[in-house]
Amino acid sequence: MCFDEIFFHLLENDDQSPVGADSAQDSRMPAGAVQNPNRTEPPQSSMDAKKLPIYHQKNKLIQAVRENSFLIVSGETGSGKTTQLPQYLYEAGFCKDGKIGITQPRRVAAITVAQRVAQEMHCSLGLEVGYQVRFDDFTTPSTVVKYMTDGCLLREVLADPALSAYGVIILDEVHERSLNTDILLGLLKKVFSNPHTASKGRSFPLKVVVMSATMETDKLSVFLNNCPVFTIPGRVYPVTCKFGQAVGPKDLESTAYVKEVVKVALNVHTTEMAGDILVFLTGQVEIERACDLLFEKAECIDYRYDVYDRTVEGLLILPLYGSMPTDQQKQIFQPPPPGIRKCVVATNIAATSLTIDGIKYIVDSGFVKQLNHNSRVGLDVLEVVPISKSEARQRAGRAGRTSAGKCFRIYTTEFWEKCMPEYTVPEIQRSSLTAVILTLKCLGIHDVIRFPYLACPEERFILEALKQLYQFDAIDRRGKVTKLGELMVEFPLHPGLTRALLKAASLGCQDLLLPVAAMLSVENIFIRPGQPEKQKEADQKHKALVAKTGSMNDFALLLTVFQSCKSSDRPSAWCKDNWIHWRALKSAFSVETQLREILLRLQQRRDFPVETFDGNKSELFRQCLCTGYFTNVARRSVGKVFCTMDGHGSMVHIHPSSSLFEQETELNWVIFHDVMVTSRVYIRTVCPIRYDWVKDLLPKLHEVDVYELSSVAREEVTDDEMKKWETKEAAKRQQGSKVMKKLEKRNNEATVSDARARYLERKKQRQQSKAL
DNA sequence: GAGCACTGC
Repeated sequence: MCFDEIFFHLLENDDQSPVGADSAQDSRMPAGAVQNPNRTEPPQSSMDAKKLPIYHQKNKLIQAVRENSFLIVSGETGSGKTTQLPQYLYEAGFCKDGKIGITQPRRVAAITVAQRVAQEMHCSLGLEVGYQVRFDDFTTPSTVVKYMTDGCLLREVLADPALSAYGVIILDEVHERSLNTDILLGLLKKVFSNPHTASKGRSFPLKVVVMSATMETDKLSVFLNNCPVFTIPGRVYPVTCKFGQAVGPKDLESTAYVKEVVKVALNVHTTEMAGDILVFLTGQVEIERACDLLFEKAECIDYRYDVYDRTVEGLLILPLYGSMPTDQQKQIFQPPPPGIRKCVVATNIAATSLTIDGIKYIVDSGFVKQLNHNSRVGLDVLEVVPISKSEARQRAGRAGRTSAGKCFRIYTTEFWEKCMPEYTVPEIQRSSLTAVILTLKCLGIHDVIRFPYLACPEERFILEALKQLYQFDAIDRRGKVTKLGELMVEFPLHPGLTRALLKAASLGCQDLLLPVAAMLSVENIFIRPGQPEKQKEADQKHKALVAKTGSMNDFALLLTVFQSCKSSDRPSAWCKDNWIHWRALKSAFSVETQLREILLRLQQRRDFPVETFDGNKSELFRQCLCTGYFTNVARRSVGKVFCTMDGHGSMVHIHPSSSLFEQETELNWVIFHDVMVTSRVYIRTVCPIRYDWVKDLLPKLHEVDVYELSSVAREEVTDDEMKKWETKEAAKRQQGSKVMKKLEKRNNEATVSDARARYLERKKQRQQSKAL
């Protein structure tokens, strides 16, 4: 390895890898993030910095920032843009008037890059160079170069729309198209590319630099009023890609690719030179199955005859996914013993969030699990979909970070052409926009439909968000933010949950809701292992917790878990004993503290609502939940089948993990936190309610016509028009309850006929199997 | 009678 290569090797983790976070950082690491314990980053000398591709462009780059209020910098990973550009601007005196703020989509990146730059600038972290991420603010008044997550900057915009503390804003990794980065981009364009609004609240102009790797920079430039594009050459090793024969367009619906992936990985192992393998699959279950298969097959290899490279004497198979225990994840980074080839079978987590050294071969399944919002049924659905071509290129690129590599795609070129889109659909076009729209409204952006989105979400997504905000009393019928809405926007939670929390706070019972809100905004806390025996044990422990709760209510169960663990002497041991994710619960504790602080701050405001309530505690708790979840009400139709009352009338089942699953009582009305679509449509985290509690709220679900909302959303409405609209609305509200009754009836009929159809189907099947 | 990719405030 020549000097240049060694040097290059050191540089290669400038962008995303969680390198350099020392172990003291551990407690602050996000759930699911892993550090690489084997890589310590030496401080980079100024000589090294001069070797970066970006160095040769230094003066031109500074000049370009000086001359333009908007600038696009395009450069591949390894060009040094993330670490160097802020330093250049600092040296050139750009922080004279304000800070340089650099956003990242991921917290690990924000933290590690800040550490790295502090080293390079020879200052302690938090002085000139600092970072801010949720739960972790490493800045001081003397911080002038500030790395942060995009979400953090969005929060800052809410407090100070003119961003008066900043001289330069750099949006990094724009090509990843994270929801927050897209919104920030639109905001910066709207406010700072218009001379009338750009200077409002500021004494000097703001510089905006947008950094992107592979995105179509032409499109980006047009979006930013034809601003100039500055291109920096990158340095990556070549990766040769081979297509397979296994997955073609007709395999879109099936999931038979696990076997093929295993076959290809084994083939690489036996026919290719030494070097580690990284396999991309979609989820935990698949990964475990693939690992089992691989292990089974690898045991049969005779290393005297079967392997092409005689230095290879074994295969080490390692699974990798986000919810895996952290110590197990750390194994991934250990170099394999001499003569052993490492094969990591991972989810998409290995595509951007962490980097594994020594990967020379990629096996790409061509699929990814993606959360998509379906506005037709108003649900978020987690589904397996083909990756985009750009994503496939990124996966391949993981083999070319330290030397030339090879990528084996199990799908055909036909699949590539016909099934894989050029780019991944941006997050903003496949997310529920309720929280985002509220943020925009609070920033005074009334016309949320004609907001300059880099990629426009479908109009019905926006309308659906407006409708929900109206239902939660966050906006009024004119689309203006209410006092309640202004309170709601402060919380980093789903608006429905915030609504329930604020109701509880106004009744003085926030202690019941705060832990629940926290628990619902972290990953699933109940562990259910794969082995049947352990599964039984876990189920029993969880049932004991239900018994301790004293009522069949999944929300209350969350409260029990939270409180029991918190009051335990040894919380982590308590979790282990009760099959609860300690890591997830720990982050729930942090979230609860943060929510409590926000609430306290707001309660000091004079306009914080105060109400009274007489009734018992369990009812109080559930009624608070109803104010936030009346959009998620379901009524029992037949047996264990419920139907939603949101107008879609979807048939749903209580998920077997719910404490209500085995319940055979008379409960007929429930609210639920979320929906999961697998073999059936399941509702999870369920709570029984009384119809009385939602009776007055339900008509609201049918009162608003989204298309009329759209006209209100578009423009300021005159008083005259508003009056007309309000008269119409009043009539509709009356109709609301009629619609409800009709819906109930229709749902009921649908359910019965549906159930009957399935009964007949089963009967037919039974007869057929008998005949056989 | 069962399975949640990954981020983020």
